[in-house]
Amino acid sequence: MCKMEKDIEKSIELINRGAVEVIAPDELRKKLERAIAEDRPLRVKTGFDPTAPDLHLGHTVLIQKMRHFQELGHQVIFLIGDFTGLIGDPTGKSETRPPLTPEQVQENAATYKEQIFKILDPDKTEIAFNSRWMNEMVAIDMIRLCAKYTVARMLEREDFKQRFQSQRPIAIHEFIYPLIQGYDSVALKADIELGGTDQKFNLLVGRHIQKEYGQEPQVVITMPLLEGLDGVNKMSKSLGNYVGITEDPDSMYGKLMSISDELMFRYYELLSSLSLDEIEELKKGIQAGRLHPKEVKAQLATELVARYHGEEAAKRARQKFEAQFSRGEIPDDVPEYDLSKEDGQKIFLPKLLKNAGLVKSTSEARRLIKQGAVSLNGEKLSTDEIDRPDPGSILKVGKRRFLKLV
RNA sequence: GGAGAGGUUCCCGAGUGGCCAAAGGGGACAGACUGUAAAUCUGUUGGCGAAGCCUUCGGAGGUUCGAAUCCUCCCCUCUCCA
Repeated sequence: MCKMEKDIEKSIELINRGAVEVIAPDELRKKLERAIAEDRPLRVKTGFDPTAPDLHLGHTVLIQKMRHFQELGHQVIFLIGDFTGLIGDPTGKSETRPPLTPEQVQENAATYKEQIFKILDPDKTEIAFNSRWMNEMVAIDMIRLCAKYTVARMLEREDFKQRFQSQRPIAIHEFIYPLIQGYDSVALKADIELGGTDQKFNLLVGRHIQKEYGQEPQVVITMPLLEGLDGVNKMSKSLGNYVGITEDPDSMYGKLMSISDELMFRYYELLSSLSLDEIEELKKGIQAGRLHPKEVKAQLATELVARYHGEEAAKRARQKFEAQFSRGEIPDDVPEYDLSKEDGQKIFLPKLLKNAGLVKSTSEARRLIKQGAVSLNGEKLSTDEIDRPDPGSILKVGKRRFLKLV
């Protein structure tokens, strides 16, 4: 086990990297000093939603920061908010989630572990569930907790404020979530809590609640929210603009190559291990025409794929990508389709494409054919009926759907 | 408890008896241009061996030659008053 980093300045530099805000920097310094003096690692808490165990690159911004703390020798706590998950959150449009069963929570936790330990050191990670203390809380304690905060202060939170002003509903339990999150910090005796910028209010409530319970308030560190592949919305599974960390190397690489140049630098800053100076160099290189943006993007994609799948896999993904999209070659793992399923000298193409699963319906196939998106051995097809192709022929739909006829 | 607004295709949103498989926008997909980038332009965007037919406008019935549009009941969402 590695020892705690003794150089405070070095610690602070690493902690600050990429962070949007540290509240309050002097408290952080004090905590670090004391940690070293007493040889007592800081307890760094980060909360996660128990319903979405499919982590994507957006989550890794936060997890990387947790890792930084581990590297500095501190204790990281991965808190799974299973208690709130058991209630479900009926806010807004999202349909009321069915409450999770304890088994599901366990399952999700296992999935989390599998994923986070690609980044975190299991030996230095404590996994906690807030149901442990929340299930025991009785009504009187809950009400006492509620008494520690005021409605006016609650309404300071941006989304509450907006909803209140525009006369949209706010359910009472929504006020309670930040309080529970704050109480989690009390229960865990957190020195530091990490979260996305959207969590700032909740994290600050934690400071207040800790004080109310006679604890020293936690230092709050907010991290930026990573934009999704569209470059506009934050990365999220429901928007489909994400790169999952368990995705296979090829699709991971491909998705990263499809982002815009602008977004590429955002990803560099938030995800890569390059220093800010090195990133600046890349930018300059592109501006001066010394570097091709595509090349720089390939570097990023390679680095990230390697992080989750290893160097070898990253290299292969890159080669495959180059072959398929830059040189227009046919990938080697094309699904096959047995032509003997079709009789006759004439083949009805829409049906074949549908049966092979390349399109959802014959209607879609017809449209694609009309649009010139379907080709056989490189020749565009324009009719629905085609002569029976030779075995070994390659059928291509769009840029990335292939089929080998056998 | 009382009064009102609304539920439309992936999303937002128009449509208030036939011209509606349903305007417009977003997204998505495809083509051109490329670096599978962005931007731009063009097209497509329910299903079906398809100039025709079938299924869609919260749900179930009804009126009508004909219903997303009218009527009845039900379900759901939201607002205001208390």
